[in-house]
Amino acid sequence: METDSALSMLAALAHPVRLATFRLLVRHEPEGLSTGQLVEESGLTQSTFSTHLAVLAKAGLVMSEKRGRQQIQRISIDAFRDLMLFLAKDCCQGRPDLCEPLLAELTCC
Amino acid sequence: METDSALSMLAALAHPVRLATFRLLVRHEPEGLSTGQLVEESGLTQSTFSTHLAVLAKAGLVMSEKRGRQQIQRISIDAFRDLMLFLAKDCCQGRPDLCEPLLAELTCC
DNA sequence: TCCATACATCGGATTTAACCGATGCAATTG
DNA sequence: CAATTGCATCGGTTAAATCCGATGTATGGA
Repeated sequence: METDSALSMLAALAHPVRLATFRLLVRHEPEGLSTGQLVEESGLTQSTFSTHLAVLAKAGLVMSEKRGRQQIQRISIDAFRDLMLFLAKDCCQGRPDLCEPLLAELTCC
Repeated sequence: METDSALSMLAALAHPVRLATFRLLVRHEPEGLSTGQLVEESGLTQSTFSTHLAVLAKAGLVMSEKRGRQQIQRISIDAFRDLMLFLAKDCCQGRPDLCEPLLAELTCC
């Protein structure tokens, strides 16, 4: 994974509404949620939320599919996994010894 | 870990210079690097870089210690691990099945 | 065909981030 | 004690993000 891609994912998640949206979508795999349902949860205007969703989509963290006149949103677990791997490699390749305690806690969760 | 803390870490890493700085510091554990050395690597002004460093420090990702008149910067591996756990829990607690392939790739790296 | 629904996009106002030069301050050096 | 070094902070400019109301564009239903 390229650095630019990781940067846009990090920026996408670095906003309270977008992070909450992402976490909500994780809990709604694999059915997804419509944009309208997400707007309600967000408490923001429809237009404002739509731009937030576009940020997540552009970063590749969320993908959408049209169903009727609704737009169903789902997370891209592959993109998220790539981001996690990118971050983990900062430890593993830089300092393998630093990575072990991290993995130890991850595997038990 | 609280959401606010994760958000500030994500925002701190969502900048090319700060992400590069973080990754560089990982590779220089546990000795660390002085602010001056990091400024050189960054290619930015000393004052501009200093504010970037402050963002990383405020997020808890970097800690510093005074040595003579230099300020030695080191990553906080604990903070980084907490961030990784926070992100992983989005998958694990939301969808344990989504977490397994992620962990599988992480452990082999 | 006409209207309502679901969502995206445009235009514009406000806030925040990024960047720099200049200055301030503490610690080492001469 | 004076000069220098290493870094933080201030003031100000420019660019980008955030937010909203209004408008555009499909799709489904009456």
